[in-house]
Amino acid sequence: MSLREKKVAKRREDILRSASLVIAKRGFQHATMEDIAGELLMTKGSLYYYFKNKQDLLFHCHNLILSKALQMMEEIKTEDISAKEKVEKAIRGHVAIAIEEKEIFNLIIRPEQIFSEEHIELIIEKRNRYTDYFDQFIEEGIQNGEFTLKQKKMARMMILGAVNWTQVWYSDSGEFDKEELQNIYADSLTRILL
Amino acid sequence: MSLREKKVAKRREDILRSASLVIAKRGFQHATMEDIAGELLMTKGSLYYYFKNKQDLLFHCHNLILSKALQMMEEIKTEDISAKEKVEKAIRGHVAIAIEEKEIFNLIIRPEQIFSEEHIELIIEKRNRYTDYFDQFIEEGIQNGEFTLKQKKMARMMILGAVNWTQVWYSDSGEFDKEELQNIYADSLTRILL
Amino acid sequence: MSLREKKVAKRREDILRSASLVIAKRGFQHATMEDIAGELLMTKGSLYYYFKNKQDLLFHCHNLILSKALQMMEEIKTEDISAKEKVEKAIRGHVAIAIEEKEIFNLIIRPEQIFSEEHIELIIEKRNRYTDYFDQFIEEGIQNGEFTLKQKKMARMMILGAVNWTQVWYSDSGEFDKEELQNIYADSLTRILL
Amino acid sequence: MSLREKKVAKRREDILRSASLVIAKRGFQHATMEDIAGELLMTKGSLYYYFKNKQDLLFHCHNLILSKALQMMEEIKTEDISAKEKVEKAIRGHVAIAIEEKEIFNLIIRPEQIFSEEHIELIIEKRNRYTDYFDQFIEEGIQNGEFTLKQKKMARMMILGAVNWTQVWYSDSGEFDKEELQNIYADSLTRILL
DNA sequence: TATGAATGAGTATTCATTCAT
DNA sequence: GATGAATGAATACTCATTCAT
Repeated sequence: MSLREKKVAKRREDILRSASLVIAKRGFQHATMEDIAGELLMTKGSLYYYFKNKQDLLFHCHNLILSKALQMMEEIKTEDISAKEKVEKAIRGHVAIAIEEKEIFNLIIRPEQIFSEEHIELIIEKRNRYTDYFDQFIEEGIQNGEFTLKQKKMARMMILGAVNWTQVWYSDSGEFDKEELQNIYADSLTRILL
Repeated sequence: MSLREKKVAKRREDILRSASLVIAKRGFQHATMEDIAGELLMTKGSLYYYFKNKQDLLFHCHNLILSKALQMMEEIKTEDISAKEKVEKAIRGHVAIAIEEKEIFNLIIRPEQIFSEEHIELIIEKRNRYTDYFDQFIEEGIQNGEFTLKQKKMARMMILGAVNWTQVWYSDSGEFDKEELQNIYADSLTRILL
Repeated sequence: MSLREKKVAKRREDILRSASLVIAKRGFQHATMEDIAGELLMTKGSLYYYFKNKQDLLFHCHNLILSKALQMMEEIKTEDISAKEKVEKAIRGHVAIAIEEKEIFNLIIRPEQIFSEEHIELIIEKRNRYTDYFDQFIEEGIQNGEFTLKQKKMARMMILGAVNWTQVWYSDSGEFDKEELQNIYADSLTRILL
Repeated sequence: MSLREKKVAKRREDILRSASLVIAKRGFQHATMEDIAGELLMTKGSLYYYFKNKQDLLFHCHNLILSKALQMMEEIKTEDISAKEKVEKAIRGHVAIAIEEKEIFNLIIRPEQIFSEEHIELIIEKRNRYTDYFDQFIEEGIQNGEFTLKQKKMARMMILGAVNWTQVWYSDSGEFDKEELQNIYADSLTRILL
């Protein structure tokens, strides 16, 4: 990557970060390109140098976080720990992302309403890869007798649903901090699997 | 209520039902008043005879379902059954509403981004009353030794989060029907409380 | 006129009075048919039984006052008093109408912006008849040596302009009452003619 | 002011001028943003780049002329001439504005029906400053014996009313030109003060 | 006569997007 | 690379008017 390309890549990331912030505050539909540009002391027009359009901008916000989440799962997978520990780690990681990237995370809920087909496919594909990891960990636990549940897919959905919900109500200033949350969730939700 | 008033009330409900459908498909911001009217073979203008504006229309969609949910909880509360059974019943009821009223239910997630202050207060109040019932059932179970968990509030949030998530992925044509879902959820999620 | 016709005529007058009030408060464009009906505890639709449309309603408000004004001038004309006294009487009368019928009077200022051609002709014609009386009184005064001014038409315009302006600022609760105003105007404005 | 700022200021003035024309022809309520833009071969949307909304646009039309009028009065005040001459000059100036800026002037009549509170205050304040100058000139004439009238405030109102009325009937093609009007008004209306 | 309900034409406003400079 | 300016499609909302009952 040339120096120029690096600079552009850096600028794109700045924009994504700014966009995430604004979108989080106002919601995707309400966040105007002007708002997003304003946060960075840029002007509307300039955004179009870095991103094709608003949807494209959003897609890259989205993609950023999905990649991060996937990477986490890949790492967990290779670790030499029990299935239960893997699930717990995955839950902890998911909680962390849900809280730390609250803004963008929230977009992931209903991508269908926002993205065009060309984008949606890629998102769905990555999303599926992500949940597949979860399913693998659970399957592994069932195989070696750690877990006894019947409804694997449902269990995974309950677990992810419970965690996803966090970003609806979580606030930094609230009564729980991230670590507490991670502990409680990891502990409570794995019970569903036993 | 006079005959006329009944007729109006009926018409308003029809509109709410139609609006729910369209909003569910397109999302609140994308659903135009014309779309909603079109579904009922009405014209835009007529909607304004029944509702002050788009937000007011949405608010009443919202309110309809909240009232229904609250009523359910009130009934459960008075029944002479164990705390665990109450929680299970509440979960089943919540699942039913999440599925049957999928469209509107989904709006409840982030009312703050949509409603004006005058509306938001009422919604929050009702919402709190609803979750309070849940907390009461859990508390009851702790008092009489049925449950042993420490984090009451968190547990309730995990349970509701898991169920709320259903409407994100559930479809009538999918592999699970409502009864199965209710059974699995009631069974799995109460484990968190034990 | 049959009893029925009398009743209708009465109702029409009621409506005109109510309309005047509302129009005065909100301005013609802002006053809705609903506002006007509301003032009379009627409904929108009923107004259309008495008047063809909003403009027609306005036209009759307008006409009412013009007729009243014309009648006044006709009476003054036949009186056996000096030209100066006639002008003074006309000014007093004009002041009275401007104040008492403040609401509708104000519409007379720019009828062209509001009325359709069929109405405008009749209004202009009546209006001209009204100002002609004024001109006649002034002419009479010039003929018999009471007045000495050159610009007859301009003088009349200044006088009427000054009086017409009253309704822009006059309020019942203000520092002047009607009689004072009539005295001051009659006294001051005739000086223009001497 | 930078070149860019000058350009913008110029464009804003162009728009105000165009808006005045259209508003004069159609009246404020009937003049659509599209009409106004059309006159300048712009599109609706572009107007919003320069002015916040329709009312804001109107306010600036209004303000432009008020500032002009005030400036005139300030200059007259400092001149070393008799009070009568000052009043005459003020009348001539007011006539000139009423005729030359006929379109906008006409809006000043009833600002209350059009402007929001934030704007109305500023307008009323400027308007009062304007009439205060008039009152000062009259007071000055009374102090030094040039004038003998009792009702100062009323006199000022009659004078301004008479002149304001001009724009209701005046047209460039009519029988009087501006100079004649100024002469006749200045001459006739000061008689009220003597 | 009166009215409840429906209609639809009209309008201000927003905002993503474009493009010349 | 950046931006100021312009655009136009989209959309919520208003209100005079109609008409069946």
